[in-house]
Amino acid sequence: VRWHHGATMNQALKIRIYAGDEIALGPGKVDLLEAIAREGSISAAARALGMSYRRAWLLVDTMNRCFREPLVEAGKGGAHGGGAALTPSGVRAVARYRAMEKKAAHAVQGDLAALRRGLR
Amino acid sequence: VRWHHGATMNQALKIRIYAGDEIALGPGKVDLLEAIAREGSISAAARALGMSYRRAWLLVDTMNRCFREPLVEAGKGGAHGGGAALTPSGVRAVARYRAMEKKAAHAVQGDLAALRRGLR
DNA sequence: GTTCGTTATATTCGTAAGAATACAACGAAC
DNA sequence: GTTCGTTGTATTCTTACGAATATAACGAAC
Repeated sequence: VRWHHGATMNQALKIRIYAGDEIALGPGKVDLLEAIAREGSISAAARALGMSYRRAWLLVDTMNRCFREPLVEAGKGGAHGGGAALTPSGVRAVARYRAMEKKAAHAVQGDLAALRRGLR
Repeated sequence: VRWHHGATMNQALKIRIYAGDEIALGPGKVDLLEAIAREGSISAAARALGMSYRRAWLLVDTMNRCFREPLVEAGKGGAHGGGAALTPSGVRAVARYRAMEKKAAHAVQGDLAALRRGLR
């Protein structure tokens, strides 16, 4: 795996929401959602995360197909391109996901530290 | 990814312990540890999990190198081959890991259900 | 001392994931 | 109406991962 930069890696706890055999939501997708909200477009988000536009678009596509209501709304054309933004569902999904991460990390911290203490 | 059988898949929560850039412990490795304890050898465990011996051996090697005390002790030769078993450290590691999974799953169940409710 | 299943290791092959690239269509700004 | 940065899509190329295969050394059982 090519680690472009310090994206979501080495995270002890990874949460994934499966829809059949596809991953509807995961660490990379949530990072991407936040980047889209911050940058205002899929391509700018992809650049910011050091990933190819194609990959970013594929991730967005998967999310939008897996959820009943799309998480990202994208428009063609526009001032400097159409851009994209999170829908209310998208905002809620990100918030819930980050909350889960916090709770899980807290629930696990004791054992995790104990296990890590055994590392060389 | 080739899903031989129903190993640890579709688990919403995956916990990994990193040692540098290597994964010292993760869902697959813990499954393997349990299989070794149950089956009495690396190769029997590999067969039981539907994975190649090479892969199983590599996983064991990584674990043993990452931890201060090895998790698996293997002997050459023997009645029908030397076989392998978990060390006390190995047994403890499995127990801690499974405990973490339980606690994390519990901490997260509410938000997880809410997120899943949004799936198509 | 022969057999058997194991550990340990190297080599080859297939495949899937992603990067890179290219390109048409779109639409606001100017 | 030209320009610009998008969205959306297809195509090619690389590369890393694991499966499959082969083989030597080992040691208990018989």
